[in-house]
Amino acid sequence: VRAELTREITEIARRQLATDGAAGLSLRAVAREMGMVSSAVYRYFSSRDELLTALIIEGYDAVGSAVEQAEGRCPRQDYPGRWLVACQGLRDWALAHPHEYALIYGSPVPGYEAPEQTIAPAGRVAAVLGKIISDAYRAGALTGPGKPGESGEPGESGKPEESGEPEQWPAVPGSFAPDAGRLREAVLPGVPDGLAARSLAAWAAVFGLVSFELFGQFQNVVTGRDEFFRYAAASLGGLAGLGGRPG
Amino acid sequence: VRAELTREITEIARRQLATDGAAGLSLRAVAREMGMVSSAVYRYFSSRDELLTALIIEGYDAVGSAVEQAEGRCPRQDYPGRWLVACQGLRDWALAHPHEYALIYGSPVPGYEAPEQTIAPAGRVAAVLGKIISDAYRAGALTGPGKPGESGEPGESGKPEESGEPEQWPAVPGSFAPDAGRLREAVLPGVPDGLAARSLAAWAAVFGLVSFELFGQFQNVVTGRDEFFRYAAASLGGLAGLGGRPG
DNA sequence: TGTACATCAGTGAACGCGCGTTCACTGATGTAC
DNA sequence: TGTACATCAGTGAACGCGCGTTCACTGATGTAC
Repeated sequence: VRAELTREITEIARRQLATDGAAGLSLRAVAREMGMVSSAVYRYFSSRDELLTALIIEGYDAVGSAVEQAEGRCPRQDYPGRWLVACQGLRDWALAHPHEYALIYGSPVPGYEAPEQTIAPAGRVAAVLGKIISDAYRAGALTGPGKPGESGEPGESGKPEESGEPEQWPAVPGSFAPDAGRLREAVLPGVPDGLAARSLAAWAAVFGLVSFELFGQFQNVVTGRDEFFRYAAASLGGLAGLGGRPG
Repeated sequence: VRAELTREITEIARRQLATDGAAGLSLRAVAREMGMVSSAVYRYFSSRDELLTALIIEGYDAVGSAVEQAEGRCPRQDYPGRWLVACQGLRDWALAHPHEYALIYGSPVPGYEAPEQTIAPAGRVAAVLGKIISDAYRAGALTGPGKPGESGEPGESGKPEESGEPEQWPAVPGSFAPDAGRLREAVLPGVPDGLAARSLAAWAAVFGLVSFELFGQFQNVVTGRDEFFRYAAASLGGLAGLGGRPG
């Protein structure tokens, strides 16, 4: 019973998010819609921030599972395809839940400090994209520089792993080495530093595409949004060596 | 006198943006800090939204001129260098003015509808980045496919201009043709459709990098932020054929 | 089976706060004759 | 030079609204003996 009511509160809060944005989320409004008196909500959430935190965690989980499901529908060996459908899963979810997307990937809510609880679910999308790249890398399926075995042990140092090839990418900065190490442990097992850096860039870049579209920067600029996103996401996959053609 | 007071009001409002965010911007608070009574502000701005609009326009102008100035300090023929310093100019401005950045490139302010006045200044950054690419293209300085003259008249149709080369990029969707036409008229004179699409993607991607950093998604992920951004921005430039090495 | 008690979800009133916007007004400045 | 008038920046009070949070409380439910 208690769990059910808690669920109902967050459900209503999520709906209000869609009309007023995160800054306008109000415990009193939620209580009103629940048919409760405002103080009763404090039985379930001890403050407005706690409710916000719950919404953020739910948001990360929702987008994470949407991306996981989309990506799961693609043959395991079609790495560019997996990248593309994962990106499309992200975009589709964002278009369907713009305010939840804004809550977790948009400007921070002023005065709200995200607690540590939100860190773990935030990693689910990154985990999916990372696994695609490291799977492809270990299968030797990446195009361009950075194939495994070509140049020493991957990822043990910051030295550029592209050394045998014509330099397609700039040299990865040495200061990225510890970050690359952490990424390898978390989401990009086995990939070398440069590829890790470009994967991270591609990851952020895909969110840039989605944010631009969602936040209105493509108004009067891009008309065929689905097709453009497909093209752009596939091109960004090329950054991480996933240079296949879409479709 | 009137102009001076108007300037002072927006100045104070801009400062308040930095502490409370766009949603918390309040005419009364501005008036308080001006030492005026709240209704007096209505002599200068007929509503809160009008003040917001002024701030948005100022923000676009500020970031636009910051990027223009940064880019102007680079030799005209060093196209990858111009791209990189333009991106760095954007990032530096964003780090120095995070709330103004969030106001114009972050989640939309709920209940606020951007009027047409804001469209023109919004294009300044895009104009700088676009000019770099089209300059480089016309000088034949782009790496990879898409050099001028290699395959027919650039940009007259949606057919893939890469046809003679090994296919590095996916085929640009035909639905992008009208968008590419508009981009050529505005910021990318002369470039073919595919390059226009990748340039647009790179543009959005760079903002993705900046937004991720600013909105906290790189916390506990990237430590050497300056160096990583340099690497990532340079790599993204590669999307548009600006494949030079940074530095 | 029946009574005493504890638990706890939800109530209702209140605190103190802030907001955007309107409106009749004061009073200084500048202009016209 | 002096008076009458218009302009308009800024005042002060008010309207009606919403917010987060606290607190003493009611009253139903379930448990222990």
